[in-house]
Amino acid sequence: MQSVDNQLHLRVLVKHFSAFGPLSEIEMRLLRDLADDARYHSPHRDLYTAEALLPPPRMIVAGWAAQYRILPDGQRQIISLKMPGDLIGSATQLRLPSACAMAALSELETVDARPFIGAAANPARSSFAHAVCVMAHANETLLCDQVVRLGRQTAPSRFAHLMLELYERLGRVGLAEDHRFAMPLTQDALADVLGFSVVHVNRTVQQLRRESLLDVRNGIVTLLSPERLQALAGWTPLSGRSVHLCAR
Amino acid sequence: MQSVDNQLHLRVLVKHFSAFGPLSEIEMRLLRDLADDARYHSPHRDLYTAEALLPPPRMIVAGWAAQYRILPDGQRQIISLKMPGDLIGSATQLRLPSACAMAALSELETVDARPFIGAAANPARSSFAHAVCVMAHANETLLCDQVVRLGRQTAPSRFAHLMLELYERLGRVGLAEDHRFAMPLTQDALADVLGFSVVHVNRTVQQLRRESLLDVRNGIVTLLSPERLQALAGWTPLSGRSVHLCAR
DNA sequence: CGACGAGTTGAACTTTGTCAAGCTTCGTGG
DNA sequence: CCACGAAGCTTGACAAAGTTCAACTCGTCG
Repeated sequence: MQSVDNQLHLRVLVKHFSAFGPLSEIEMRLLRDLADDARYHSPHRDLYTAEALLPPPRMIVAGWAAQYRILPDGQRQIISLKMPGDLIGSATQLRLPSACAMAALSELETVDARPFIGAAANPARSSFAHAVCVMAHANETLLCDQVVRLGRQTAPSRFAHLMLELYERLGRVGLAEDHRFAMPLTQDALADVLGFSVVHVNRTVQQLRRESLLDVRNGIVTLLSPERLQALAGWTPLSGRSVHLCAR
Repeated sequence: MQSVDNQLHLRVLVKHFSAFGPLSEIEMRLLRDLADDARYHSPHRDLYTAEALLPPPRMIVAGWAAQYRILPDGQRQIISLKMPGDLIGSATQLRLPSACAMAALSELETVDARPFIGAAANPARSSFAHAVCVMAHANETLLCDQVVRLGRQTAPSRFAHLMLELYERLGRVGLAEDHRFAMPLTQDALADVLGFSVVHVNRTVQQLRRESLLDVRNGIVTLLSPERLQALAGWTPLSGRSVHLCAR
């Protein structure tokens, strides 16, 4: 069973990285090695807290996590969702304070990403170096999107926008197709991502369902009318703001 | 007159960077050279747009700018405010797509930051290398704060939180003290930062004034009761989440 | 069976946005 | 020197969006 999982993990990693350029034999081997020592985290468990320093980098190979903050009154705001292919923890050599906590939202598996970050410093591993820069930039872009959603979009647009983002991100690692994907989030977690109350998340889902825009059921999201969703959300695909193939 | 300004600019730069470690003679000279070719941007003018690639890095030496996005319906959301000491544009060698536009909010002066970014790559310029990492990280932390404000804070807390952030950031470059600072923003711009309507910004300011928490008048913000403001905002000073002095 | 977590619903309430008008300040041109 | 207009700030009345509270459903797992 362990070995079956490894195959899955490796496929995610390879799919993710080959988007940045062809992988050399050495790079492939490095990915294979990474996939071999996955660590398991159970749902609701913190990978690190907001008080500590950022831990060394790890990469998610299965499951979802959330970067979040707890306010003094106990409310939670999820800053960003992390999924397979995403890096968590410190991406530099410096040990900086973390400012946010990171929790597993589902069953989660991660691998040590230090070898990968290290290899990226080596000019011969150009795909990796490129990937690290692009991933950091994509990360920042996603944060901007989150700010725009929270600051200026109404409930239905906001929800639609997030679903389109998730579909695109998951698609890039082969975890979404045919306008469907698995989303292991409770409405409670969605509320904390979107800045809503749980009740309002529920009502928003109902509304979108009623209008045949999308369906969320048993942890499966189906985009029923991608075009109308995109119009509603004011969506620009990340590929439009092309993250890949940047001349240096 | 130009030379007087240069002195001012230089003071900002030096104050900013000496927080990261002692500056060598060479580093001082580099800063002095930077301060010498400031470029001027008039208010409301875009430094770059959301469609283009990120331009090479520049550093603000006077005035404020905003990283923002325009939605299809014409609304604007300001993602982050930039002020003296802040870098804008691409911080890496890669030319990545920008995803957001950048506009001057006031009279603005910037200097070419490429020499600085270049020097940071040189291990002998350790203060600079350190500064680049720390600044990137501070930037990300500020984005998280913005997400939390927009997602989970009510109008008065949100406003208070932003004012405390601005006070702290400006203080670090010597542009705020005695709980006062100059804020060259219209209520319109504030609305776009905070995700409010202009009217609501106005009402919120009134309310905070009425409760003797803070005063905004003629572009000067006065924190009348920092303690109560901090309680209201659920504020944790950045220095608490210490950005400085990180062991590697 | 019972308990628990997650989803759903209605009703009352609060917060925030919209619209429309009036105000102040300041610079410009007659 | 004054009239004018533009930009920014302020206010009230109303409408819309979102929250809270409390109850109820449903399926799962012990």
